[in-house]
Amino acid sequence: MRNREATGPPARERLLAAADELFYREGVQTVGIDRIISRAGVAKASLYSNFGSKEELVRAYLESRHARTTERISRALARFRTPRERLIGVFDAQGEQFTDPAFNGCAFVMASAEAPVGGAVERAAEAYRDWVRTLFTTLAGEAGVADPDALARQLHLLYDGAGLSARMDHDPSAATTARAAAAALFDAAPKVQHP
Amino acid sequence: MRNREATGPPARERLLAAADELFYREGVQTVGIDRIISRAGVAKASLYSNFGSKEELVRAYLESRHARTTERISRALARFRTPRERLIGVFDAQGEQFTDPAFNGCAFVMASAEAPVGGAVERAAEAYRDWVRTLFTTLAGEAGVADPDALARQLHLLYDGAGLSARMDHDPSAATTARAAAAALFDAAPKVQHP
DNA sequence: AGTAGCCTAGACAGATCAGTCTGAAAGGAT
DNA sequence: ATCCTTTCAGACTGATCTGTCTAGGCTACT
Repeated sequence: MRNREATGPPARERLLAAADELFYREGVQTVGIDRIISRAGVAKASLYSNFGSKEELVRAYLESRHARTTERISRALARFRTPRERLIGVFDAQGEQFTDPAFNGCAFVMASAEAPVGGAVERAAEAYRDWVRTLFTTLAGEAGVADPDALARQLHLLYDGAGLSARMDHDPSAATTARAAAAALFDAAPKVQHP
Repeated sequence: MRNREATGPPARERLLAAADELFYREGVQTVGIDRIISRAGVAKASLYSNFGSKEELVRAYLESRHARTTERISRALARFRTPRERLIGVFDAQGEQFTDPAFNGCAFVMASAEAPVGGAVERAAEAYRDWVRTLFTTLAGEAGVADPDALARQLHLLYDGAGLSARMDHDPSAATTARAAAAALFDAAPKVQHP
């Protein structure tokens, strides 16, 4: 085995880190293989022995984004006590992302806009969107909403719109706007009769 | 002057039509010059004598999208009588777009995701977003909302989210979801005291 | 008839892209 | 000491991209 303490993380991890930074900042189509390997400090052959193709590297990049985002939101929601706070707290967790100077919109939206239809990017975006939708639906149900799916769809629109506005308008306060709208929608939504 | 009845529209218009179709369906970065001129049936020199560069063609494409969208929405809103119907009717007009089989998301969002920052695409997107925001603000004010800007920001999130969801989830009903949420937000918003 | 203004077809240049391949260096295992 | 795996650096291929240029054709007006 190679001495990893002297040379740092193995090539695969350095490639993923470089891809995460460059793909997210400049786009998966714009950034070429040469930029990635130069940033990662590895040889081109290492990229292709580890990932096989650029599309597979993009897929791995989106998968790591998915895992990190779901973990971050889940951890942030654990702070809240009531179901209502957790439901609305999704937008607080989102807002913390917007203040990151590296924020550049939803990675799945951005990648999807560049990728061809029916590819790995589209499947990764679907998986992420399913997770968000299910999260809102579950939280709405736990908060006693009579039609959790209908409210979840509305909140998902706010979630998407906030991510888009934060990027395109350079306005991190989109999260607080979405949060206020989400609170109003939740409070106006019919609840199940309490036993 | 050239005989336009025999040869059809001049090269500039045919180029814009081809750009509108191909850029919107496949992306401004993916579609190359050769695809455009082949689709338009013109020579490459005609493209560069009319537009000067690809970026300028992209700019003209987005400008025509902007003009058509604003005109379509304005025309659709003229059908409604009350200010409340006009405010919520924006999402009806949006929903009619979603049922178009050629619909592929907001052209400005898609182009912005592919274009470099600080370019003509970003400026075109800003102009369009300003128009949408101003439209919502004006309609909210006419409908007696006490804080028209705050409600307009919320409705803009729904508008963006609906366009995104309609594309990424292949779900045209995002417009009706947004419409219902918009109605709930409007009805819950404080109004100015009526004279 | 002649001229001016668009137009077409396509070669060409220069850059960049994804992906393959060669050859060498370095450390662990046998 | 020798093999084996991983890695490195970079040349190379073939395709594609934007943009320029040449050469000639068609139409309208004078």
